[in-house]
Amino acid sequence: MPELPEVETIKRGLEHLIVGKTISNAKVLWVKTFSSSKNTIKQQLIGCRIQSIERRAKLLLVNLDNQYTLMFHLKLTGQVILVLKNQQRLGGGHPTKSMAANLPDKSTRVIFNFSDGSKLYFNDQRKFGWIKLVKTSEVTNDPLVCRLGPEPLSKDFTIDRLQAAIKRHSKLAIKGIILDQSTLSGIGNIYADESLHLAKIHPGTKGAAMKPGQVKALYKAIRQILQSSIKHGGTSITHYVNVFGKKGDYLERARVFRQAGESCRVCGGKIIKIRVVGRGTYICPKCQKLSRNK
DNA sequence: CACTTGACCTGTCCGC
DNA sequence: TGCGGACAGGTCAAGT
Repeated sequence: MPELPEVETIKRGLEHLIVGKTISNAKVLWVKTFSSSKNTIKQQLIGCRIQSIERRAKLLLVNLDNQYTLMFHLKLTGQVILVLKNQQRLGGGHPTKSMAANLPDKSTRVIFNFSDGSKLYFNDQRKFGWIKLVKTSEVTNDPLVCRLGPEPLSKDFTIDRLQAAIKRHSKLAIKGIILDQSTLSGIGNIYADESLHLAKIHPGTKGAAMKPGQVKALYKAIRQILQSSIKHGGTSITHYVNVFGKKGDYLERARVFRQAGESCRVCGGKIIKIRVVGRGTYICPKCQKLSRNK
């Protein structure tokens, strides 16, 4: 499930690989994934050059030279994979089977062709992801983008902001607060659990029970975890791959996520899976004790 | 009005 | 082996 670090990794990969390329065709294999009409695609997409790539929260923004932007949301299982013309040798290393050989496959939803013969595949097993073509100037007015809170790694995300959100949602479990994209943008289930473990906070702690020291610890933990994951190229759980189709390796060093039954690296206690705000949640019960009192 | 549930989907895993 | 059901989780819409 791509969250901020995964989308950031994809963005960095695409940036130096497809900027400058010209889109020569786009094939939509599943209409709901990219519902722009054939006419719109023909008029606003084909023949355009890719000018720059950005990321906002979990959104990937591909800016074209005609004042339009392709917005991608990968949701749970979306993948963006580039196959160069001489695909087998891409990256100069060993070909991996996800790299080229079998694309398109049954989860390919959209194919973008470039004039140099390379192709960008949007694969999405569960069809929750989507692509939209919008005017670049309208991106910030997009209903989803409008609601997004600050980027957690930017200066706009401060302890005070986090504290204010916690106060505003005092009855909600802290995990629910940090998953709320209007509080801070880009955190999903994995990094919520990872951050809370690093900060030694039980995910079910109500906002009202959060002590100032915990808020600070959580703030620092979120930033540290995200930075570390970006450094390692994101997490790989079944679906996430970078633009080469290669998996990230963050999960190999996940602290708690999907580690039920394993030992906590901090205290040696046994990691368990629980349910918080309706989501599967991993904690070390010894490190992350639930405090109900203020 | 705050909170919960359902919808969107497909693949995987578990129990019978 | 096969089948039904639960589960996975980002976001929005609908319901309580």
